[in-house]
Amino acid sequence: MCDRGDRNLAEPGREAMRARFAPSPTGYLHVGGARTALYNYLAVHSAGGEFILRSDDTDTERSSDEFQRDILDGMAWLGLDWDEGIERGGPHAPYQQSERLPRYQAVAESLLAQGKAYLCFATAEELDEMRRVAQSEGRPPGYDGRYRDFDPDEAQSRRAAGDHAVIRLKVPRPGETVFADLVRGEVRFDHEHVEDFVILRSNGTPTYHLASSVDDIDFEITHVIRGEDLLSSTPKHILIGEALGAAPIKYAHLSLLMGPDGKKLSKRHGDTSLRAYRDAGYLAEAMVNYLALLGWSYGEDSDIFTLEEAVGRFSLEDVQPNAAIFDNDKLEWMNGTYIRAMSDEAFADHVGPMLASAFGDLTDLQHNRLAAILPHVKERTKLLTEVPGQVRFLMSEDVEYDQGSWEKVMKAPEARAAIEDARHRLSALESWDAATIEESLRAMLDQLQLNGRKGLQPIRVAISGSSVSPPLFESMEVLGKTATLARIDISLELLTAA
RNA sequence: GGCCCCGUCGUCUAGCGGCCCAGGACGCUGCCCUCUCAAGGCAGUAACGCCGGUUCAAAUCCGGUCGGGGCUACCA
Repeated sequence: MCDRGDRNLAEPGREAMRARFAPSPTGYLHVGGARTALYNYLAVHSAGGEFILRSDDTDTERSSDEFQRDILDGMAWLGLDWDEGIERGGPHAPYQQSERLPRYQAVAESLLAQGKAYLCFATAEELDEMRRVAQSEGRPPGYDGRYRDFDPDEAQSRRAAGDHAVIRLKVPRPGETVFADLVRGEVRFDHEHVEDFVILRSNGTPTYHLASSVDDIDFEITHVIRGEDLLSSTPKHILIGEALGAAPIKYAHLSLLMGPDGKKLSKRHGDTSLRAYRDAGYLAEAMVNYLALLGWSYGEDSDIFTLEEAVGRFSLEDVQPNAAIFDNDKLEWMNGTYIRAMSDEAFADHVGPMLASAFGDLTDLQHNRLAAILPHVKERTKLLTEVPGQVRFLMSEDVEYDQGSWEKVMKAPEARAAIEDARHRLSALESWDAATIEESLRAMLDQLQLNGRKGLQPIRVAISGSSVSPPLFESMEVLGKTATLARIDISLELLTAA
């Protein structure tokens, strides 16, 4: 790929990369934002440099502390720590745009004074009319520049007199903005399609374009890595930078994440907040791993890797420009892979909170049973949230028989005989461990000429309440002899009653 | 409508003019293993959107076309 811009990111003598993730706290951190943050992190760490976290909260109406908290928590959960920024400070503090308003105003006024921007008094009605007419005439829509050549002194006095005015950037015309996107190659925009856009609102607050561009310059950002939805706005940002005489910034626009239907991932595809995945029982490591694969490939040797390993191979130029569909099946498979790779202790730690919320404070008995069964449950878990259901039969002295399982298994002709025979043998057992239990039940199968499926499933349902459970012999061992026999008796009574 | 981006199996991707009648992973199907469910093993299914051009040779380069997506605010 020779047309994808400058790839000498780590060239000696070049300054270190400085990239930023600048979410606006107007919503929970969603998986798409998390991926953008991840790619910024990977790019910075693979090239050497600083990762900055900034809050683009100029929209005071929609921004909230709760959302900002959620974003920070999400970043921490994923392990994407930043070198400078919110809650961390740094040489360019504050990193919160709402605290930098005077700076943006000063920049806008200075651009105005230099004649690189101008005051515009057009009303909302005028603007609507402009768009309408332009549309109908098939011309590029947008502001027509009617105040561009208005006399500056007259404009100033008009504003001083109390007329509401916005400040618009004087986009060079004719003109064209061309830049080498790091993942897409050369992109060009004729200024015919870039209107003289607003940089400062009539209420004195900056627009996103101004605030973001000024911060990127002030914070000495070298690489802007963001979603493709901002690709069309890039000429505006470059133009602001040029008007300010700033060093050019490199851009990398990541494709957007799509839902299973091929449409942009959004609430219509369910809860796409990172928090929702965390709550659903996904591991941060699996999430990071999966997200990294959406638009990038680790190599043909493996799909499973750590954040650190990804850093070792990542390069922006290898990022795919095409959109990726978020595939829950693969994420789930990956999560299961990570869970199985965990130590038993780590697994117990991870499911601790959800077991506590499902069963309350644990008794010693419950605790011991969990410690014994969890390693077996771990092997068959894809989502941490499945665990309480898997161990429920060991957490209470009462069994709940699953209707479907009962119908399917206990109605079989050999069920009763198997359970009765098993009861005799088990009650005679002197030691109670999985191996002994298995030996005893195998003898039962032998005796009754039954295969494992037919002869053991009834026992499973009898003691766990379901046709699906952790391994039978181990489950029985953990349950204990007394409780096991009690459950067998209950199932026998139910069989008789029916 | 205008502008911009994108287009390899169902999905994520490898592929940078011959190594490709296209490789890996998830999914799916079948078989094996098996006390259920998982896991594991083996086998299989399945793609270069289309049309032209350049070239001895194209998934790879160019053009067009079709399809998808984004933007088009005094939101970000």
